[in-house]
Amino acid sequence: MRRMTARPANAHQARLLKLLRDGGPNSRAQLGDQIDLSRSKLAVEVDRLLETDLVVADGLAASRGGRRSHNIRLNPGLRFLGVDIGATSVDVAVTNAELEILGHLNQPMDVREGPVAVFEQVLSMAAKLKASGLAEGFDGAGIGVPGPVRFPEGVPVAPPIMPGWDGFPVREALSQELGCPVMVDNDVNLMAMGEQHAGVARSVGDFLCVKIGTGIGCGIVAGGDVHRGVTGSAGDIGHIQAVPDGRPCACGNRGCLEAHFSGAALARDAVEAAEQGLSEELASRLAANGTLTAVDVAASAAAGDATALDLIREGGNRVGQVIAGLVSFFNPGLVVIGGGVTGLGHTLLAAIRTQVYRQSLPLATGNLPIVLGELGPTAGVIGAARLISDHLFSPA
Amino acid sequence: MRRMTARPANAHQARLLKLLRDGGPNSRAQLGDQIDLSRSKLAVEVDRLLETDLVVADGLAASRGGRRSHNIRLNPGLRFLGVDIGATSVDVAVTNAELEILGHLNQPMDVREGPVAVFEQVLSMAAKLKASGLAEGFDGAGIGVPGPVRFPEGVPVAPPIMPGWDGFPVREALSQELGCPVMVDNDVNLMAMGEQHAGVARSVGDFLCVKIGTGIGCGIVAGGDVHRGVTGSAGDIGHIQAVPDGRPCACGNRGCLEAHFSGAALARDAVEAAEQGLSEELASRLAANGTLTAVDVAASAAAGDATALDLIREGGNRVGQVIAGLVSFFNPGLVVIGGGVTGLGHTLLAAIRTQVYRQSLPLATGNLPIVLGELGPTAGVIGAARLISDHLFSPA
DNA sequence: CAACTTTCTCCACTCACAGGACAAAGGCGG
DNA sequence: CCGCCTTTGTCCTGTGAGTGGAGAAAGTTG
Repeated sequence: MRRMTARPANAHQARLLKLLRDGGPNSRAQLGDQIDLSRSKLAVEVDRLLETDLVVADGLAASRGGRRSHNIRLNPGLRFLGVDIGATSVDVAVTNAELEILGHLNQPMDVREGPVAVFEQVLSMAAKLKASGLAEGFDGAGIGVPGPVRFPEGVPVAPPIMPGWDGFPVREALSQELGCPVMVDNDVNLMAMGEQHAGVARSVGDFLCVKIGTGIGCGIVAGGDVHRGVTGSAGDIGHIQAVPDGRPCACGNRGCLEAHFSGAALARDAVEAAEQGLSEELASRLAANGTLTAVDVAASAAAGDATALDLIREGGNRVGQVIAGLVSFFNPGLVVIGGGVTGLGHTLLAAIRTQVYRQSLPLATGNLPIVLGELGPTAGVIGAARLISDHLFSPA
Repeated sequence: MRRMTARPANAHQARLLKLLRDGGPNSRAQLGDQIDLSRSKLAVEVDRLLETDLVVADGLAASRGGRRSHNIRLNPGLRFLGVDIGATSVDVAVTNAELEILGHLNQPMDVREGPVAVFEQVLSMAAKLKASGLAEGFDGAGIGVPGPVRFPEGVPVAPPIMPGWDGFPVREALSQELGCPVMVDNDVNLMAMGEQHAGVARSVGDFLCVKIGTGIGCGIVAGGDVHRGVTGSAGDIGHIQAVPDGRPCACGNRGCLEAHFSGAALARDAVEAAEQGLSEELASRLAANGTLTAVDVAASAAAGDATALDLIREGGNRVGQVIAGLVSFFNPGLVVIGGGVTGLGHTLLAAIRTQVYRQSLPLATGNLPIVLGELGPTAGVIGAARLISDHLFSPA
């Protein structure tokens, strides 16, 4: 199936496409207010965009006291695929060109089964979304993986929790299968881009986005752009030492943040606490399910269980200590907390805030909001769609 | 005295000025090789620059097998002033437009005496350099201060070690006195810019520059640009917690990196060790001078004193632990160690490397050089000159 | 001295863009 | 319903940026 493949011919057209994507203006006059071009030049570029299949004009807007304006909008038929591969589950969503989610699927999955099995699942989920009439094909796809990525090539490198993925040509393989351009990034970076595009980080140029799920990572946005580092491993804060001579970590060191607090560590600690008889609430849940997860801890805490609350607080303190260091170093304008453990809610947030506000210098924390992500499980797929749309809406 | 005040009229001219400044090309043909412009357009812009007082043509170069080229160069009469205010001393240097140091003065000083007294000293040093015939006046000045700066306005904010400087209009005051444009920045950022321009960090886009002097700070360069953070306090790593429940720090917390290792902390620990009879070498130096500094520790270590070596190693381990965390977070392509303690040399460097290479993940450290700064005490003033020249060589 | 290089200059042509005139299309008061 | 105002969009011309080629200037080499 033939999809649209046009790209903006110059920076003006790219700018216009992004203005249209990010809401707001939808007529030539309104576009003119937001871009530094004369009306005549603007008209030329809009006309050229209308000749492509990226932009369409449909009908007239209501009058605002004068001649009615033409509605200019991105082609409503454009479809982006956003894929967010986690350690234990995968999200796939279809968006339109404005990055609004038209359909969203989540399925459990084990990333350790390797790229071939995972892609089979992703493609079947994408096919299901297509079959439900949401898309006839995709104009682009963004995909996030839970590990470092060599960004220009779209290839995971040395991913600790993804055996079998090292060097796998994700971008090329998926591009072949889907028949459209694909961009690959770290899942945490995509979460940051999602919150930047449509969440709490709108209009913030420098912020950190800490994702606490099975592991811990941190998206870094500096001057509006994601900082990926020289080998794509920037933001990999899970193995910063949080406790000297602390718990052994899978990476071989001791006391890593991830070994002391993360979805996995929290579940482990909860089981220990239950087995030691510290909490009836946790013990009964353990007996019922045979295992415990972060969700159980959150539910127990919500039910007032002191042990669960302690676990969350202690974990929050650990993360907070590390974040305090990062805040001193990076001096962000906002810290977003997201990922699977956001269910732990304000108990966790309070512990983190306490540590950061106590340990970092007033100049860095004075005006620093620390908030939960707004988009929850959709942040990743929105960020993925944003990634590919940024790519396609840039001059070729 | 009237000085040159022309500025490039467009981005092409700015680009040409920076090419000329950073060495390499010195004829129209060579400039054409490095800039994406047609020969004719290039000639136009060069001619316009020659009409200003920024660029001059003097004589012909030797032939390379054809017509001889005209020598095009920045006006050799341009003079920049670079000022690096430390906690206990101040550096002032004069450079030409290529940022080569023509004259350099260093004097002891106490930043706590406040901006008025310090500026008096800086101005007299500048006058001394002028009097020695190095400059008739200055076309611009860059100045570094040991604390956070609100960069656009050139005003220090909430500087912990600089009482009396908070909100002092450094940029405006100095601009008045010198009669030329002035830019102000944190001293560590200038050191980073110095090493980037003329030191070990040439051609590295993402690196960290850790300055260990009286205090500890870190210059952050991301994508070739200095990252200053939203309030100008980025890189303020001296108050990251390095030791849980460690030594009390002037900031009110405990265990701050700066409280455990810095020029000041090292001197304090050396005195303690000497008084406890742990080292004859240090004790005799203490008896001789009545006090000890980092220089004494360095000399003792060089003489093979085990206690001095231990102090350096332990300090290096502390710094190394913190840097390891920053490396995981930021994933730089290079780490530069500079500042007053570089005299501690390879003992310090070895301790830092050990910690970083052990604690950070292989992907981040695999190809990561950790080196001493190349420029020593001139890094700051070169960075300062670079700062103002970047400013003046940009379109107004 | 002829042939070839390299450097620089000049000129004609194209295209980007601004800005004003003007047309189109509506609202509103009389 | 009519004139007058506002808003939106189109057309046209002038200006300046920029390219590319022709060729002049100034060398080297055989």
